[in-house]
Amino acid sequence: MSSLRLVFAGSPAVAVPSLEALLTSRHEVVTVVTREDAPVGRRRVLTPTPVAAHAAKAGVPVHRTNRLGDAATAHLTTLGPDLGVVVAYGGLLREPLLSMPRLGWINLHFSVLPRWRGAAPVQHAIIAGEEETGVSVFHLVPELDAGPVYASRREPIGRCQTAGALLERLAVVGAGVLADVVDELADGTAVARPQQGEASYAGKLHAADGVLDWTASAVDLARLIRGVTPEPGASTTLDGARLRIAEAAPAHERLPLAPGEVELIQGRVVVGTGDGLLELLRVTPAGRSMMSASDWLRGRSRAERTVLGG
RNA sequence: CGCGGGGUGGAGCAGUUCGGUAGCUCGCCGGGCUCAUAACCCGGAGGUCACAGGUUCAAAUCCUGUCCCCGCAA
Repeated sequence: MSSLRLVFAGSPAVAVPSLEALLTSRHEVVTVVTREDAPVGRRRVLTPTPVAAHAAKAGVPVHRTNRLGDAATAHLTTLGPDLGVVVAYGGLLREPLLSMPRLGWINLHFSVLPRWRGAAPVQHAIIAGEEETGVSVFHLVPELDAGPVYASRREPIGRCQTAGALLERLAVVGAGVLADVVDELADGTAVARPQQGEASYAGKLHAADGVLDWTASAVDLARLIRGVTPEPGASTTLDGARLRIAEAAPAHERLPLAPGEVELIQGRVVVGTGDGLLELLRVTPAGRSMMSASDWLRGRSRAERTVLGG
């Protein structure tokens, strides 16, 4: 039952449950590394990362940097950590920092490796239509998300679950798995196995990835919308303005609608696609708050038929 | 002070340019029609027009300030 001195590196909200799990463990988090305060929102208020805020509240020293280079390495070395833990820090770790702690670094990744290595594993798993994904805790090596795995856990993907909701769940599940691995490393019982199977990659998603192509199938569109929600968000255009689609689902009805053409049937708002109909549930018109699709359509002039995209 | 849109009965909107009795599509309540209906017909309740001040005989509308919401960007 030995206790380890830990360095924790992380930035966004998904890393907070992991930090919290380590703070309440038998180990000591000697410092938290996070990205520098950044201007956020419309008013560009300089804001600490969620991890920084949580660490400060817990009274743990915080080291803010956007580059884990020589300066950061020198600082961390003086702390003499046994193990480094990374959860969504937002930057790459390189040598010599990688092998500075006695036990090296471990990382919590939100997929079952080697599936979906990279920045947006949860989003890509949903977009690909997979029915389950999970979390992995692995030993960091120079190659991206390629190190041997200590532990992983599978988690089903709900039929209507968005990337945001799934990530929130995986953050909690992963924190537990992560804490267990840290205990095992402390006890010397941890075993890491090389990744097996074909690797796939999940690159960071941009706003353009969420622009809907109404000639795609309704099933694929629904998956894409879930996968890019809430970030970067799904959108289409209408009368030159952007319309964000927050929630939608394939509809079973058959109706000869052109791709992007909107129709109201029995109180439900449906759009034609390349294959099947997509029912819109919640939308956010530019300049307006999120609203139900039927509210949105009700407020529109009924003179012209509504066609999305193009 | 990054750019832009918005705040009007319970919901979504029009009306603001050019001040002059509160409008539309729904919802809600009551009644009617129908084998039946998220269909149709009749009636009804419900609004400090975000807030504060100013101009005016008169302000949702014009002027000034404040608060809040959202899209883009970061």
